[in-house]
Amino acid sequence: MSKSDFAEHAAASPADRRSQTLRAYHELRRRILENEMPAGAQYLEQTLADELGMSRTPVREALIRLSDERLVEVKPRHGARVLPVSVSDMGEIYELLSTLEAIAAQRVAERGLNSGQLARLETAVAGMDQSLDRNDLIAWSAYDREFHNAIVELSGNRRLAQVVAMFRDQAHRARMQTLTLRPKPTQSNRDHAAVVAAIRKRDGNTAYEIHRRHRQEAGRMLLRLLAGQKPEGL
Amino acid sequence: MSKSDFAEHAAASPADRRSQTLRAYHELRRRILENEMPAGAQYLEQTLADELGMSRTPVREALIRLSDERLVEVKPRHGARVLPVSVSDMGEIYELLSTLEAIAAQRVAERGLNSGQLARLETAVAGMDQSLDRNDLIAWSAYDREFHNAIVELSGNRRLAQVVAMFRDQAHRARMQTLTLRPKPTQSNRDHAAVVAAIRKRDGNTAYEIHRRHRQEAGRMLLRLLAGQKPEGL
DNA sequence: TGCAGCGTGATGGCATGCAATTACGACATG
DNA sequence: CATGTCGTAATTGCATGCCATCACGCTGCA
Repeated sequence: MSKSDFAEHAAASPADRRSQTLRAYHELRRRILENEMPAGAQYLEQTLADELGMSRTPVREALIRLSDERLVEVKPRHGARVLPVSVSDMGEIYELLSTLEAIAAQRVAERGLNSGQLARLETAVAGMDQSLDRNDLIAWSAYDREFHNAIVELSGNRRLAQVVAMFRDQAHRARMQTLTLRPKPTQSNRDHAAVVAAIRKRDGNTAYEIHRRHRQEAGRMLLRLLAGQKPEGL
Repeated sequence: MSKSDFAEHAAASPADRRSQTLRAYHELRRRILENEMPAGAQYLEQTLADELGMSRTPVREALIRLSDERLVEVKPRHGARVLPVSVSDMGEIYELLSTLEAIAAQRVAERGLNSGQLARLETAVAGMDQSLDRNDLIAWSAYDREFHNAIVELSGNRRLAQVVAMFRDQAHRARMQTLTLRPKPTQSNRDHAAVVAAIRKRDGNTAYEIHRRHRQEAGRMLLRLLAGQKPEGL
């Protein structure tokens, strides 16, 4: 798994078939998540348009979506400002993620998975184990992301997958900042394996409980790290 | 409480100070929720712009937001189509609402409310009781809406309030369609009172459980009614 | 009658134009 | 030096213009 694939199918092939608005949206989102556009920074519409090689119109349309997703804030005469994620923001986000993903895990367990779907989860779990052995936290976090994403996608509730993805994006930058500060996520790996086991056994309640606790723990850890060290991006 | 106040502060005063984009957004949203623009109907950008007395640009910007909220779907050569809400959509939505609102109720109970905040909940509960005595289901549903809205707003988690509001809007039309078909919501009123009582006692778990069951029941009822009678908007 | 190919008009994506608003600095005054 | 006022330039909100694309109907042929 590559370092990050927010580009998704966003790569700008010579003649990109997609609309300019979508290119702007994906590219700006990628830059924000990868911290090429850091929290707090402000950009005028015209500047972004020039950089992306398009006019202001598609940039404006992309910014509307990004601000609905709370990644930027559009201040009329100051340009679009990349929103920082405060400690209290992370509290809100993890409170929601821990419940929403747990529901997803429960549903997945109750519905049952076919072998291909199970394999998807197990590939992610295996990837995390190997990455951890190699001490490659970047790779580990990519697999972690894939695991959590797979759970909500396999839940079959498209709205659930959508809102979880949105909150996960909002939390992404803070997660990356604390990646090297936290202790080795060995407990995480154990949790994931336990969730997969519960899914195999079609034990919805166990899947729910483990996943929920897992996310709550991760959230608490993150809040502690953030509170301890971060100058709280203005 | 008026029949419905999706207009919120949307009323078009002679010289509306807000941007055209916001006016378009609020007005279109209102028309969709109140079924002035029925599910399945399609509208060209230019038509909407003419009707709203503005150019296509702010209409387009409003449509982006409305489509992110799943109220419309923009099909390139066919205009913006008001999305119908299928039975399976309602299943997705209620699965999420029942969890998210229950979490909100739990948090509210755990944090505790001051007297003004409690009064807000009790006003809504009292309004529902009175509306039910008068057999005024429209008023009842407005108070119901206010009660549920108050719970999530008082939870203090702004993201939670935001996504719940979005899903509630998505479900709104189907709810209104079944309003007259369902049995008198006396159990609902009892549930609400019980949630408030749990909040008073700062009993988070009880608030969670009652609210969750309450929403699940409402969802099941709705799905039954919709499955039984609705020609499933195309 | 059914279907395929073609032409035309409608439509939306995007660029550009324009004017109102406002941030900001210069300057004056206490 | 602090504070207030004014003028100007930058920026945005929105309107408009333009062109490629596509839907749809018409015609012709099987």
